[in-house]
Amino acid sequence: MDNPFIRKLERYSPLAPEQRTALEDVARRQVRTIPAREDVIQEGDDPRHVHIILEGWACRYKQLADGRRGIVSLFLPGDLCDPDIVLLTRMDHGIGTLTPATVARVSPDMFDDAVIRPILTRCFRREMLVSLAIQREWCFGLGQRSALERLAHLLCEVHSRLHFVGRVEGMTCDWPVTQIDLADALGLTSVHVNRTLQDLRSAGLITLRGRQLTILDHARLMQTAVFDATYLHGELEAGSNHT
Amino acid sequence: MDNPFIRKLERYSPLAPEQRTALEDVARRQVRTIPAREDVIQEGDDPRHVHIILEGWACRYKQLADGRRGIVSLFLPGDLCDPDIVLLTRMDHGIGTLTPATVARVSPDMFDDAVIRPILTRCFRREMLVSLAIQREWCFGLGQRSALERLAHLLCEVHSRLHFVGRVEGMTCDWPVTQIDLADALGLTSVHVNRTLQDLRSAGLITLRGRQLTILDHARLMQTAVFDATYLHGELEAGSNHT
DNA sequence: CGCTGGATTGAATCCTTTCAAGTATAGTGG
DNA sequence: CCACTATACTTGAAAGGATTCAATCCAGCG
Repeated sequence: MDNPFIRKLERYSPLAPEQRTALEDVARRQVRTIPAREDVIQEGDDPRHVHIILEGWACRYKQLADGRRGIVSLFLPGDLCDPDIVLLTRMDHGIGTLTPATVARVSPDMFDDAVIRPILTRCFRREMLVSLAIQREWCFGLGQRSALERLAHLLCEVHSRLHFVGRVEGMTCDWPVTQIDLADALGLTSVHVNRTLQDLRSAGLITLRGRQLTILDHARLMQTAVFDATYLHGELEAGSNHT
Repeated sequence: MDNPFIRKLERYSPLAPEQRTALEDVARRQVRTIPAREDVIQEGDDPRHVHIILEGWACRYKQLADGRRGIVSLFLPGDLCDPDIVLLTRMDHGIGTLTPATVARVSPDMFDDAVIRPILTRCFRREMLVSLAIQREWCFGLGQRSALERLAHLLCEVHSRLHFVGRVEGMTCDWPVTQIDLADALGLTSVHVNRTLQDLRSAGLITLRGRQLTILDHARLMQTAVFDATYLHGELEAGSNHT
């Protein structure tokens, strides 16, 4: 079975079979299948587990009493939900699925056990740094980018991240997110997301139908997004065994 | 000398004299004084050090080729600039001072040495979690909050954070940030920041003159900001020796 | 086949920006 | 001590991007 989580970590550093097995063990425990639009962890919970998304999309969100919701991060297959969050006594945000998802729930002890191997420690820290960088980039974009740039930027980002875990065919990938969710992630209304999406389509940059996204003109899409992939730190390490 | 960095860590867990000394040693090395509006680390640099802000304010920012700048985090006295950043080979953002600042530059090895003590490890991880939570809150606010809420929210946040390190007198604290910087942090123009600031003033919520902020009506300011301090995880731990 | 949630479209409104100019404040040098 | 400069702050008017409100369309589903 192709495990996007391991695949992603291997990008950072080649893993010995022993290490890969350890990770597979971790990711095989307590695998749950969760329907779409359901919470993995709720705001206010006392977090007790580390979660790994094996399949499907999820998000981290915050909500105000008046109903406003903001999606502050997106979790794609292979993503890790806050290894360190268990130190807090009260979740300041929720984690919910956007699509049906299969999620591994790992106890902190077991997770720490796996991570203690020096090479894995390094992989995990890098993985965490990348997710931090993504968070900063979102912050920047929400403050400085126009709606069009923001949308195009997210498309570029997700495409890249899916590429890292082998979930891209040619220039096509899944896009299961509704325009409403997209709006909450981009700080826009769904109406405006819709219109902006159409701008991208009519400019011949993308195709988006039936939950599938195709990037027709990657160069121009990156250009309109002012997308610079540096922050994803996707360049493979020297000495990696990948091509 | 009052060290805001140690003071903050002590909030998480009482420290033995031995540990405090270790921290003081770390924070005494390579202390530099940096003028206002100067880079501590530049975008594109290969990061070689961990920085601790001992005095003054700084920020993490990103910039686009066309000149747009976004401030994605604020560093106050006692704040740590990315303990883990040294793992990356290329900064995807810059760190610059907003005021004259004194900064301790710590080598990763020395830092790891200090952190290895179990209690300190815990403090540092909590500290990191809090800074993550702040980043998420910024993300949320930029997407969902109005200009007025955003501004009020930042005032509340900074006031709280300064309070944690003993830099608040009554309801008054330093506010050395120009409206231009504020605009870059809030995703607004300085013109609009100015007007929004005046709204807060004329509503009798704050006073802001001569680089000093006074909160006149904390309850109402938090209310207009829809501020919920949970995310700062400021509640002291059970068993703490503080009052 | 009617229902439901998502996608789409139109028109009016509004918050924020843009452009432009004027005022204040602080530091410098003569 | 006062021009002189630079930077920050303030104010006004107009333009614009995004929202709001409202309807319609569409596809999947029981």
